[in-house]
Amino acid sequence: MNDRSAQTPITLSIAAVERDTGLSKDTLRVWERRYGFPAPGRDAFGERAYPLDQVERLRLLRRLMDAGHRPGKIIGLTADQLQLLVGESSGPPQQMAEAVSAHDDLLRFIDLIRSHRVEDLRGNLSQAALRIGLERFVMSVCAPLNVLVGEAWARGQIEIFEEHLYTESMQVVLRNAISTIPVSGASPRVLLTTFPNEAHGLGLLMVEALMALDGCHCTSLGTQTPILDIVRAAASGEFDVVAISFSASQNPNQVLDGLTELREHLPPTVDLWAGGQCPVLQRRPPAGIPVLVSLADIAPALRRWRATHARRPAR
Amino acid sequence: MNDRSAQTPITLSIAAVERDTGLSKDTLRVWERRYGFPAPGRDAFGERAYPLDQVERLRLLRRLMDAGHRPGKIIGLTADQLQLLVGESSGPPQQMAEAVSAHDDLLRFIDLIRSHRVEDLRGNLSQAALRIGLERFVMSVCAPLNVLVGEAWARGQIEIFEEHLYTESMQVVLRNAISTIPVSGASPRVLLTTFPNEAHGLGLLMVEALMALDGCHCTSLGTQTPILDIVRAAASGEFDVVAISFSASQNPNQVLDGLTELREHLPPTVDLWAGGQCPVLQRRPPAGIPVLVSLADIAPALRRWRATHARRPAR
DNA sequence: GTCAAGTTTTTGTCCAGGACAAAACGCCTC
DNA sequence: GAGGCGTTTTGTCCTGGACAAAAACTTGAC
Repeated sequence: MNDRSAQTPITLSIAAVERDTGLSKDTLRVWERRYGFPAPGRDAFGERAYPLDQVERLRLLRRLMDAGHRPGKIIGLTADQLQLLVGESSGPPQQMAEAVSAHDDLLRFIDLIRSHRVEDLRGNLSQAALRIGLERFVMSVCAPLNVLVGEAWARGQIEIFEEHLYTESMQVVLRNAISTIPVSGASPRVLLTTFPNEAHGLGLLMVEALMALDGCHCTSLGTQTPILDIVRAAASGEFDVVAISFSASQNPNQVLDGLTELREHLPPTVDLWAGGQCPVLQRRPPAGIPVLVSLADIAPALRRWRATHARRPAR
Repeated sequence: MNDRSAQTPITLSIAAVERDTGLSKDTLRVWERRYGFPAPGRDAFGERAYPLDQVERLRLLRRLMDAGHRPGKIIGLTADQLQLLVGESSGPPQQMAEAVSAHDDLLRFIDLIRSHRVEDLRGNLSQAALRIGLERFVMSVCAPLNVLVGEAWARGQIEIFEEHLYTESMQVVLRNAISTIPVSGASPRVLLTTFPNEAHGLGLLMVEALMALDGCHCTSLGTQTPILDIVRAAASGEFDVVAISFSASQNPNQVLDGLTELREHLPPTVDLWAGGQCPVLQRRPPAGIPVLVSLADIAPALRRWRATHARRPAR
């Protein structure tokens, strides 16, 4: 668009499209072969050159697939039909109920995001957390707000970078709040992290907040820890539970393979918990690995763990 | 695969190896063809199955390549020879000089990391930042400590998950410190983020700290923002400079292609600055994009920007 | 109608092996 | 040393085939 001397139709290489859509090169090529979309041109070297509008469409398709749609069904639809689907495929009903009840308050935050008033956003979020308490804040502000923001993006009401602004702000607020929780030596001692492909750190922080409030000794490795490194961390013997967080955009196979691999390599005395909105965890939960579908599952899981391990306390 | 009763030599699929080493499937296959290493076995379906020790070796090779070695030269070496190389290939000399001068203080932190005393580590780091001031803390504690920790890992003195522990702690400390800097409406207004493959958020925070201290209006999108989204953020007209941070482990081609792509799509009035330890940025710096090799380059770059834009202030 | 079991379609990932541009290296001359 | 030029190294892309696992659909028993 800003081509000063024209001649640049602005296309992306297959590597760039993989980077921006999260669809693997293999998938991009096989879709082209099977469905006829995407239909990239070729550059001077015979390599695929994807126009921007196709990349945009691929991102939308990706988002719909995360919401449960299948590529073969939606890849041929018109842009209008896709937009319709976006409206239907909302988050899980129980979360939406919560969201709707507090809808008005939450919309205030959405407005702040859209007007890029980051400082005000942070201030108001922090204030809300102080007013209603961290636990309620996480459950009935943070979680439904995440859903709302995601939907607002899919509807074209906010830009993705505004979603980043929101995520970043919320992370700052949560980190600050967590650091005020007194550190307890209580059990279980929980190791928190995500798999290497998972960049979404917000879920992790929400879990850390709830667990720390419930008296756990939480240690976070941040996002994207290679599985072998999680194993090594657990091998130090300093943890009772390894908790991994997954977002909806995670590749189902990699989630299951990774969890199986991790379970195999972990010491049997260490629990492995999986959590998050990732659909595959609910559809076919892996054997031997408790799945915490919702934030509300955390407290019961902790109670259960403590009941089981009561007779032989950690220290 | 998950038969618990032995029979499991413990191997990883090619996708898992890509995940844990950062080497692409294409690269793994072509190395096997050319150099005979890695030499994975095959599973029941004829697919590659990598033994753990080969994966471990691949990770070390990867680290050495980040330090400037070439695969063909090191792939045939013995484990001992590789360890020798690790000792030699230290960080850039100027940073090492700093590190050595304050070596004794820094070693205290290393000890804390190795003994997993995360709370103490955070406390001591925060204290140090308060005592010597945030700017000096970033320049002469944080930066050299990063180097030391990286080397300690390469020498086998600390585990990678301990490096994660350190990174996470330092990020918490920096975030806290940054949030105490009063927000200024001054210019330039800087947008900070990293490219999608870059998970390393610590460099970003260090830059944010220094820039905020220097009176910039900083907005961070966090790590891993797709390039098209960076473009959209910049298109809002609210930023004068887009600053992207790169770690040494970034793929050189993707760095340069991404920067070129971003520069093409950004409005000409918006500056694009690249920074970080990424070797390719120093070896062949991209045209038209200032490269801030070291943290010390930030202040001069800001001075230069302000001199150029003095006549027409932002507001 | 509901559930279980079996069949078909869909879908993502893997494979082989060829090709090639760009980077890095090494050699030569000044 | 600095710079120009051929050679080697190296990562990425390509095609097109194959196949297992998941999902959707069908059938039949109760």
